[in-house]
Amino acid sequence: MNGIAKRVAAFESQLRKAGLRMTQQRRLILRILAESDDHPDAKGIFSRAFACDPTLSLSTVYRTMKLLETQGAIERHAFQDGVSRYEHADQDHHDHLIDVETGAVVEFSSPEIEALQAKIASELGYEIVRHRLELYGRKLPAPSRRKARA
Amino acid sequence: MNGIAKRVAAFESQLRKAGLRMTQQRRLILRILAESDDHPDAKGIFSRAFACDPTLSLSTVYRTMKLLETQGAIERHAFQDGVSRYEHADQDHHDHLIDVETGAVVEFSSPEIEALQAKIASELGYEIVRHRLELYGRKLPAPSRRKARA
DNA sequence: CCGCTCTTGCAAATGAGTATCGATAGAGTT
DNA sequence: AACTCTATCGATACTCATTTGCAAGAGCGG
Repeated sequence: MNGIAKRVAAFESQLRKAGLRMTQQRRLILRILAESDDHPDAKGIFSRAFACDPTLSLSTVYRTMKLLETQGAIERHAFQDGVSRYEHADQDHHDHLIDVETGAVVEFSSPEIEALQAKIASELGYEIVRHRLELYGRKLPAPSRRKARA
Repeated sequence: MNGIAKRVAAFESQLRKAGLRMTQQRRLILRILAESDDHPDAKGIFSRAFACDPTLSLSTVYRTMKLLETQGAIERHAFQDGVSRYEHADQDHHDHLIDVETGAVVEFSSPEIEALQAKIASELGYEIVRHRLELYGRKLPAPSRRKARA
């Protein structure tokens, strides 16, 4: 009991206010998302949810993701593999480092970079609406730790 | 002699080495790209090239873009409008600021940000292979640089 | 000029995501 | 619990960028 039930409840009241309904499908997808700490795509969410409810359709996942996004409950990212990936939005702003070999996603944040971005934009006569910063990297051999039998 | 013919020639010898052919279509597309200082998508390149050679097909543009990309002659960018946009690669590294209202693309570069990226990556145990930094902004009304407070 | 095979144009195929539509099921009311 | 209203669902058709299969065509070394 965790943030999960809390998030679902918060979203439920948010929906109510908008005259929308909290359906079984939305509850399920929301739970899947809240339980995920990676960045699944629509298919990934679908297959996890399908395991719980085999009547669920992929359309509903897409619809729900769009709804959740416009409600600000999740964030959508389009990394360079082309598909949209999602994560719940109730956390601090951060950017992503994607392991080019495994596809693993590491989150990080850098106030210094943010500040530089704002400075650059204003020098060019713009104010930033949003930004996208993705680092694609390869894991370095651990420098301080000896591998057992390298 | 402009860089254009030079680039085409350089690419031609690069192809030769790979056992590939310098066809009319490739020559044309390459010239279009070299002459462009914006970031056209496949359709845009196609329509510019089609004006010179109405027998050209869109498939060929896509195929050629892929070839040019793997040969390192161009760079492909996927901004948030969904389509792939291209630019020739024989220039300094830079990032992009996209005007959210007009779609205009402004190029900029920031060694400070690059340095911070490298630092962050190495702290996370990674070396950067490539990165993607896009600022989405709105043009500020006042071109003056007076700051009320700061 | 020959011929090998890389390339092309066309059309059909993919694949992510969206729209349509009849059927279903939330949720307030009684 | 029954009733009603309509948001939502599942299935399916569709869009749009990009890719691919294939037969005809064109580089280029000889």
